[in-house]
Amino acid sequence: MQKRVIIIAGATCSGKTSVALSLAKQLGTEIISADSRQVYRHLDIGTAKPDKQTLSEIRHHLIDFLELTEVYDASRFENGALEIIRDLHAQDKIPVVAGGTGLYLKALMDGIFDVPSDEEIRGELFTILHEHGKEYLYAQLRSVDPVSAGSMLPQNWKRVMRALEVFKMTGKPIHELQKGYQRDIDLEFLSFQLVWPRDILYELIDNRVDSMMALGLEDEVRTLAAQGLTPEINALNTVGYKEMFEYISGSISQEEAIRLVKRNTRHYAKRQLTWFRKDKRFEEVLLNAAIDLDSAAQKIFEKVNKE
RNA sequence: GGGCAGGUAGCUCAGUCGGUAGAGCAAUGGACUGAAAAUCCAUGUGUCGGGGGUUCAAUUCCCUCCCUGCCCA
Repeated sequence: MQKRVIIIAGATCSGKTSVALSLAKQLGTEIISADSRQVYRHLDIGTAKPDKQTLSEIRHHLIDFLELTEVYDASRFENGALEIIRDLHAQDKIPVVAGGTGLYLKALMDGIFDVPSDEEIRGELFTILHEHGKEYLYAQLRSVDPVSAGSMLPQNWKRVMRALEVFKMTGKPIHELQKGYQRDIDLEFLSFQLVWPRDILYELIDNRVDSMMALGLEDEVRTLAAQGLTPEINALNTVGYKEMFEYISGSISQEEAIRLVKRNTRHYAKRQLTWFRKDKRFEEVLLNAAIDLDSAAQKIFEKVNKE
């Protein structure tokens, strides 16, 4: 029999943390976070990491365990999560995965072909990008892997770069590896996404940004800046941080920074919605002002029990 | 009360020497298998403040009214 894993997805601010918490309490289990930024230590307020109280009530995994300079990716997430899932299943617990990083959840559900990124090759590609530009990089990909190149645009240099990297390492086009990859796994995923009316979600976002400021986001970022860290490192190329860095360096006002954090968070939420909407495996749990998160959690609990 | 400057997309504004209009931002839709809170793509019909006049034709010119801002009383 397949072992079950519950996934709670949704846009930022949709209440995943709280739903996952009450679900985990009812099920007597633990939570695995699927969030590419909450993995880092020192990013607390700006990533809306669950507070100490919450973390002490229910054990959370894959959260708050990396230094900012460490590199993390979808594959590491997949392997880390699978390990914890095995562990929890061994204790007869149904793992609850909660998070908004679509790619990580996809890696967990479908697996991801095993071609790690290579620092040296990536460095070379960066040099090409800086010296010759995106078009040149794209032309290189087109000459070795026209099919993959056809599915991307020169402007999207990150995707072009990865496709080239994969080709250089394996001699195979990335689209073939994708198509050919299949992972045998004995898990059944029960996936849900929390969906709010758009205007309410945006209000929740505005309110959360205001409360982040009240909680001391500025100090959190100042502490990082004082250590010489900048949004150059990926962990800090993050909504809520990059804008505050600009404010701290004096290039924009605090008011403007707050405005931009709110706007960029909305943009981010929108991208998440696009991602999860497309993946029909995520059952929609509709929310509105009249439905509290506990009853949403209850609904999910009942569905899980029925199956 | 008088003078001046304005009233054009959700916002800030441009423009039409008369042929029903376009930028930025916002917003919306989308792509995305090892950086993904990243990276990238697409989408602009709106009584051109109301009414009247001139004209084949008015958002554009004229009159009038309303509204906003500034200045003078």
